[in-house]
Amino acid sequence: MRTYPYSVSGERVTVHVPESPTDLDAFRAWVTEAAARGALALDTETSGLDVYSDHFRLRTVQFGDAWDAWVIHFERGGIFADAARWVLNVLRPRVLIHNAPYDWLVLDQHAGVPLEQLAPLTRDTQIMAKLCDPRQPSEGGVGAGLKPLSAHYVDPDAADTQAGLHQVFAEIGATRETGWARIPLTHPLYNLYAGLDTAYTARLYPALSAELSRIGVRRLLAEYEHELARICAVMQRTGMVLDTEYTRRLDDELSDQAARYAAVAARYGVANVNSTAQLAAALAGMGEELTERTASGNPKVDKSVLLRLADLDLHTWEPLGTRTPNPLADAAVRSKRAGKWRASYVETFLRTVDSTGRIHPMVNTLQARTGRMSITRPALQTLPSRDQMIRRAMLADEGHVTFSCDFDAVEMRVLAALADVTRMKAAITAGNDLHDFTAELVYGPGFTPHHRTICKSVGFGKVYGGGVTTISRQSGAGRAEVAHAIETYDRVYPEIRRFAKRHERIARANGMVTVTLTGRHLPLDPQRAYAVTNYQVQSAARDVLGQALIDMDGAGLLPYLRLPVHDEVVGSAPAADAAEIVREIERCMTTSLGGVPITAGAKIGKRSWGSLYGADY
DNA sequence: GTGTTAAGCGCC
DNA sequence: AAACGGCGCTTAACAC
Repeated sequence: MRTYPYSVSGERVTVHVPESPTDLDAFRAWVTEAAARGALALDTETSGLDVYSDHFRLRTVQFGDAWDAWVIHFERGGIFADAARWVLNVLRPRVLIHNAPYDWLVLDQHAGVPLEQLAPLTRDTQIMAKLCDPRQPSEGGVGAGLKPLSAHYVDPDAADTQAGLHQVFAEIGATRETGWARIPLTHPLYNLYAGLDTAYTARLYPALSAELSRIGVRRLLAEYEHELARICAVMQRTGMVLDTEYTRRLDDELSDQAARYAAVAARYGVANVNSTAQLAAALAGMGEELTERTASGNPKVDKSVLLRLADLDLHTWEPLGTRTPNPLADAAVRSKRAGKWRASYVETFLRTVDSTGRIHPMVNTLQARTGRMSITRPALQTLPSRDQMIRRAMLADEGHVTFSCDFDAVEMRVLAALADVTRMKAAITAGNDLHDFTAELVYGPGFTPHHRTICKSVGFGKVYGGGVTTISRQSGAGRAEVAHAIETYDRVYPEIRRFAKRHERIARANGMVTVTLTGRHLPLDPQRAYAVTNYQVQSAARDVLGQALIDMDGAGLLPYLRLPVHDEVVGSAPAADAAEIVREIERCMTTSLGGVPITAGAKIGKRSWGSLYGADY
């Protein structure tokens, strides 16, 4: 047995590393006793983050409490792997995990410990921490990592085990990328740090529990978040089928396209279309006037500027016929788009696909400061939606079709409910088109489609906190017209402004924290207190989707779900049963909030996700 | 090589 | 009086 002593909060913590059958007996004896006393902290060390790749290895599984940590060398297999499995499959203690979905999936895939079995035993200290403060470090939050949280809640001198290991990686000639796989299993610091993480997690748990009670976050909210984490981890495990052949072809096509247009740009002296400085200089040399500036004062040459110079419509890219197209701007914007789509989407698909042809995107259930989820590796929430070509790469399972079910204008409905907007609620309940209804209130029965567009933009402006400038830019209407629309809008729906004012005042009295319907505590930036309406609405809409996901799981629909996308779910269903499954999903997404009906509508496509956006397969 | 910032662009 | 909310990812450019 190797043992490594360390000091946490002035107390001795011992990291034990069993090396023999006798050592493992001691480990089992300790686990049995410790599990009888309370929950055990659990952690894993792995070769990387690509849980579903063929070269992924589960290296160690660690168990600990506040004073002792045990590092089990799972990678050695045999009695070592058996010991770890015994704890989780036979003893089944309550466990504390920091960022549990990752360890659930690792143990599910590589240790034969089903996620469905481990999840109900788990308390996730990262979920608890994010409920205490959902902000990222860049926004003034503590940070969701074990190190910053330990330093904040447990011991100011908490070891930065990640940074410590990065240093070790450098010493053995490895990088941050390769170190996790290459570091020898017996490296003393590797074992010390691996063990310490469980000791910190074990100490974080009571501290976070106390903090949640102190600030008054409901227990129910934490339980709901753990359920959602499990549901989304199951979706991640299932993953989506990638049309690999199509994706490879697309990769080549986009690559050609990017190169072809880059060659055109090169003729105008732009060696690199992604260099804004080069583009700006060349365009200026052609006599174009670049009047817009970036935040740092440089000439702005983004997509909207380039499309205007190329005489193309901002959305459709159709020729406008308003000026002589600038050939450099045209080539640059086309080359950049092809390059961006290839690098951000197509290449990530090919890089992350597993050997069975599936993609397992990571779902971060509490990523945004409003509670919204994010999806990474790849970022499947952000695929181009105007063109089907990227989504065409993602398929439903063999014999299945892709479906999507999205809420109808959920943010406006949530706003109507939260702010109790009488006329808006009545219109929604009556089944009227909300923007038509608003346009009639604002402009009278003779309102035009243009008026409707303005009212729609003003509605978005209310949700996002936008002013005259942004609403005018977004709707294409003149400033005066927009200003008048906002004024009238506020008169016909006075409750929205009242809601904003009231919540701003309460937040100020409450340390700049606004509390949502579900009891989420959202810190506001003092200089952006107006964002309170958006936070309330966005967060409540997220929880409407979260509750729907829980209801879908309860109805046995989870096997058909693939992705949550803010106000929609995407899934895969056997072609013959799709209509029925989608009906059930619509039912789970149909609810009401504060007397406002929340409805959802589904679309059933062909096999590819792109078929819902016009693709023919 | 690794890390950071600015700029840009994709989505809801 | 005015205030565009929330993300992830890539490249360029630069610092160390």
